[in-house]
Amino acid sequence: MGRNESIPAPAVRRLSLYLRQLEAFRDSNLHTVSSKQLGQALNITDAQVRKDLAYFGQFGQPGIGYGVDELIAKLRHILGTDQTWRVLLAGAGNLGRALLSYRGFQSKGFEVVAVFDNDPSLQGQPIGEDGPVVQSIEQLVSVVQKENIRLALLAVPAAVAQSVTDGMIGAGIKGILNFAPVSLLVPGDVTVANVDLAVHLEQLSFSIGSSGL
Amino acid sequence: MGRNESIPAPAVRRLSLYLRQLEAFRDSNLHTVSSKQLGQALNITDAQVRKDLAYFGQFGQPGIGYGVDELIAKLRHILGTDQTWRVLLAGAGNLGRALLSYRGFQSKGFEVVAVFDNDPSLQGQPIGEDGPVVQSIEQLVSVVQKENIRLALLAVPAAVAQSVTDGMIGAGIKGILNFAPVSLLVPGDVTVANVDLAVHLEQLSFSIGSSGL
DNA sequence: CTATGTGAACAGCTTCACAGCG
DNA sequence: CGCTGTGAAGCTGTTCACATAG
Repeated sequence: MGRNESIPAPAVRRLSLYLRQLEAFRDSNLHTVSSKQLGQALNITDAQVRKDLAYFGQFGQPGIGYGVDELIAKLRHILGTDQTWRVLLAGAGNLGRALLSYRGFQSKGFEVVAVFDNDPSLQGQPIGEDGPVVQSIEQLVSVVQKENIRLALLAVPAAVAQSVTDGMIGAGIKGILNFAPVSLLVPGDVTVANVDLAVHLEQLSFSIGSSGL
Repeated sequence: MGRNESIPAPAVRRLSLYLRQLEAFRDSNLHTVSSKQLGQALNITDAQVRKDLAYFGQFGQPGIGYGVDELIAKLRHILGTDQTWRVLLAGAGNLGRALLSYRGFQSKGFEVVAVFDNDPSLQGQPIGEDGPVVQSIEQLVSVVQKENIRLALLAVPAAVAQSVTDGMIGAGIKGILNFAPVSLLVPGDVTVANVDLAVHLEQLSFSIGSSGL
């Protein structure tokens, strides 16, 4: 348990956005950036940017701004993505396969090293070109422990999401990116991030519905 | 522009969760539910549940609770999903095709009625069994206006996301579910919801990294 | 003169606690 | 009694404004 009791969750969320924008700036050969520039690109006030960064240290130079490369390295370290995370995927349906073929993971420091699915017709075969071989969910516990995996992508049907979750947590998983449309109940030392298309669409429906016609 | 200046965005987000949980309760033949029951299933305090619902009206009966079917209907109406939204999909790559095959949209009141992609080898062909035929992005403006579409799924590469967005907004799109890893800049009357896997994974990495080892 | 870092003021969201209804 | 609806209190996050450094 951490010494970061007091850091707002929204600030951590924005750190990811800063990192991404800084990488874009770097690719445009920009070497120094101010909180104002960074904020403008992301629709965030400059004060917010400075306060967010200040939670983690003093990275800037008054009168100058922030060194792009330096700040990228600091943010990666803070977020823990200066190492590569070994990740498992539970569920090899349409969504699971789309996730596997998503190139973005690799470059951001996440590697899918194991895939599980209860469908016997998928087991034993690799996904895509040379992806991991699909294993049965019974093997999950031993693989997680042997490979020391702590992060999971959950792309199984809603009906089995909680039970698969329970199994993964028993095996030692500490973070779950949940694509199933259910609210998972987990112990306090496990973190869940939800990607819920229906929820997002309903937000959009609400905000359009009550502004326009 | 609306009379809902004062409704917290987090409350609207939770409305979607309440709706989903209520549908699960209904499927278990439960007809009445208290704020406490609803909250427990979602890890939300009972006071929060009551306050959220109270922003929109008085739906409960003291001493009894809330009628499940009734509340479902009310929430659907509030969220605007008691009608079906006609949605377009921009980008027919891996992710776009996975989105199209996702069954969840239909039942929640969203129907993908048009698909656009700049890759000529995809154009003119239907996606999947009898999905919509892929059209070129040049046709987007006329289709949006003819079909009166106001919601879009954006699943194009990051490099073209902003320019495709600008085109969609010019055509009249008011809500965008953005899967590209960039922060879209849009006018005030357009709403964007971001689904960003890297951001979510970095959150998980951060929270695991700073608690466990 | 420019831009950071930060206490202090402010705003927004959540929790508390209770009056009132069934 | 049980449970809702809601002012008031409490807390968390954001914005302001300025002292300070380059």
